[in-house]
Amino acid sequence: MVRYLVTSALPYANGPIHFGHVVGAYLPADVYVRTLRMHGEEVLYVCGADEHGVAITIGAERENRPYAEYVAHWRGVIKSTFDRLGIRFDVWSGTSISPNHAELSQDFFRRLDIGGYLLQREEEQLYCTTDARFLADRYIAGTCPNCGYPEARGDECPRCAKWLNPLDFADPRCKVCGSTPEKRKTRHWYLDLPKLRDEKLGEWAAAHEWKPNVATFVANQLKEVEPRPITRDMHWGVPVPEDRARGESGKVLYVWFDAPIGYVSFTRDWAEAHGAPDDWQKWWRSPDTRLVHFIGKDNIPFHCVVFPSMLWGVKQDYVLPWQVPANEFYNLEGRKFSTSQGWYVDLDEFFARYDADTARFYLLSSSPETKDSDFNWKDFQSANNVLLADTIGNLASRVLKFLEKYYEGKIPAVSAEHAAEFDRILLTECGAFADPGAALLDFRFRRGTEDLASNARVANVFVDRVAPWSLRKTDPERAGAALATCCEWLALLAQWMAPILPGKAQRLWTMLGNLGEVGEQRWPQLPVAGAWRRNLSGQRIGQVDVLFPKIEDAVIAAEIDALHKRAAATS
RNA sequence: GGCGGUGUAGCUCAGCUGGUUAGAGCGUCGGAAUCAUAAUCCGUAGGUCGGGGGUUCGAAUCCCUCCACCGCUACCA
Repeated sequence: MVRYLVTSALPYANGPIHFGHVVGAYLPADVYVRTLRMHGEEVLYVCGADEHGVAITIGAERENRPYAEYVAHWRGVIKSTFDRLGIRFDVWSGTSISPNHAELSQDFFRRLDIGGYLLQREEEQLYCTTDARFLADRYIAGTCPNCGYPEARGDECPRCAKWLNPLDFADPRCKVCGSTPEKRKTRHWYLDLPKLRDEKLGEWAAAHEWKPNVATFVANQLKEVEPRPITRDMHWGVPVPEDRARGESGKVLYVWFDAPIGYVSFTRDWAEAHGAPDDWQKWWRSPDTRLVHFIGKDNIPFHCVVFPSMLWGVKQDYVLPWQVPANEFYNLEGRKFSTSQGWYVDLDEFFARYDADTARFYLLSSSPETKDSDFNWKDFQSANNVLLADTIGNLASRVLKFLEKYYEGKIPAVSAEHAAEFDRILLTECGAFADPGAALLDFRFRRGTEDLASNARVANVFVDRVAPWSLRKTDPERAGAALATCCEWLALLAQWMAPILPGKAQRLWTMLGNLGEVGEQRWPQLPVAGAWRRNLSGQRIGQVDVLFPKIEDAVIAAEIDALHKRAAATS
């Protein structure tokens, strides 16, 4: 039987995450996982922080904190954002704390080496004697040999956009301490991607059915792959295994190499925590597993080429990715999110004022599935007020308040005759409805949010058409049956809402007088006349309250104003 | 430079392998209704589907080219 192993890109423990990260790799994954579970599928959702790499050591040193403490801090901050958004992983760990991670990463290295997929090369790099470390390209400044710009970065000149080699700088400078680095020779291991491609990956990737935006990209990547360095001279990270070090010391695995292995090591952590240490194998080494990586587009090469190469190259029967839903980028009001430039949404303030479910809904409804898109405050307000409050929330209010007022808060009976009549009207004469789950399982999250609104609209049309407020005076039984039909529909709506709006779905569920968790319901089939009602008649409804409060214009205006003021203040 | 993406009604976007009068939501305007969070429902608005060329009986949908915007180019989605 098929099972789904879902991962979200490991967030780098070097700062807070913003809505761009959330909408790119985490929220859609969470919604996907919830949807799968309601469909009765077996799912494991894995994530954790990526905690190695130079950027982290520099960040920590700037703050004068031990590396471990520094990454623990950001690991916690990031996790709390996920918690507030209702993004629930089955495992959340970190590459520096996972008890399995170092050993497993070394195991990958060892097996790749033994298999002949690693190369060793000697090269010159710039070494900062003050900081006692080799410098990554981006931490070197100098005068651009191409255009003479004095503040060029080691990887690229910001003025002439020329791709640079920092060894070509006449006046290299360490961007961290300002001193002049010296050239030193060092030996490093490289992953032989061309060989891996020729033996397996090329064929696999060509045969694989990628999403359209990923397919061409992968094909091009494979054409041009080159061996890629997988070690670095530093002390923060997973050490190169001694038995393969060949006399080299002071080297760790490059962060990109160990990071994706985190998916596997965290799964092992999870298995051990559940008292079944071998369980991870079922997820990673069974052909029945569908491995789904949620990532942003910048991660496509890793997840479609590099990591699969590693997984295959160790010859341990690891599964290769089944789908890699990659999103484009998400901006804020037309500009890139940038903490340093004050162009961001403070998530603590955000969640103090707004509902997490509303955020989930809006983020998905505006998510960058086919092209870059924006978080836009006015659109956020509109999504809440128009789609959630007016269309969905008000539907619940108008129906349930009516029942409270005239039917003693009980869902009325429906005769077979009335059921047939109202099924016909609701299902064939009130507009189109769709199964949002189908869209969600197809990674079309935007579409899923649209379906939700459309489905609520169908019931609004139904209410208007049947007009129970006047019918009640002439035929209260029929009016009651119409309202009961609406309750049945609301119960469906609550289930449809559950993956995207888990909290609100649950409230609607209990408002209808249902017990238990809506998220634990079996995903409903698309309603068919005569076979879709749960038969809620006689059930006492719960307390009816406003499902989605509106957001006032002034509140949004203040947000936009604050954003611009903050940006102006930092520039 | 290389590679990729996008350009459809005021706004945000759907339109798979080409086929009757190009669609939805929001907004606008008019009307109906009054159960409801002044919510809902109905109708309306006429966009040369970025420009040009080509293939075809027929293209928003395929090909070429040009323009514009965006991204990636491999350690922060």
